[in-house]
Amino acid sequence: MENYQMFFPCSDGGGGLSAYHHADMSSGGASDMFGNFQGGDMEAVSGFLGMKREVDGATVEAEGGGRKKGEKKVRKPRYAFQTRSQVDILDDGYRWRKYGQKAVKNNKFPRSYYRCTHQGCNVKKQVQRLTRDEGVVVTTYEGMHTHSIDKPTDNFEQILSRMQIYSTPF
DNA sequence: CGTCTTTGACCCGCGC
DNA sequence: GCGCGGGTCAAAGACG
Repeated sequence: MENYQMFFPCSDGGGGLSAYHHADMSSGGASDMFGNFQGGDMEAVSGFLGMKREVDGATVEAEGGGRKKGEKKVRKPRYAFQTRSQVDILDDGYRWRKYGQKAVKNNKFPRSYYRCTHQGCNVKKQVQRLTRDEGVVVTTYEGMHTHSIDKPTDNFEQILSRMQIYSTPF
């Protein structure tokens, strides 16, 4: 019910999407990947706080091959953006299935892992809430959708949100 | 009855 | 080699 508006750059090709380039999420590290933006500009809380793009080798594995032994570690592009919302579930129109939830070290809130329930569409997303700002939710998209939105009816909110995306100069 | 959440276990890379 | 931390699987339950 909150005026949560969803933004997702994966229209197709992710054309005009400039963001930070951050690539460090290893274990034992600082693990403060999100705190990174925080220190930068955590004041612009309106919808978009920051984005992160991580591109290292876009390889789309389109089957549930699973991780055997010689599975190459493909680094799919990731898009992370923070949203000011009360609820974690930012329904962007796609159907997600939650497949995991783990607690992060620096945050007291757990991180949720979602996956697009579409055959051949291995888009993943993870939602995390910041400890410092409970109202800030970080949504990290991984991969791009290869299908249309599964939502049967488009609410006005969605349409308006999209319009805002393309009309807001920011 | 089908779909999605929940939850613990498992896996894997990496640092020590 | 072991422990840690993060990511995923899969069985069972919840929910419509």
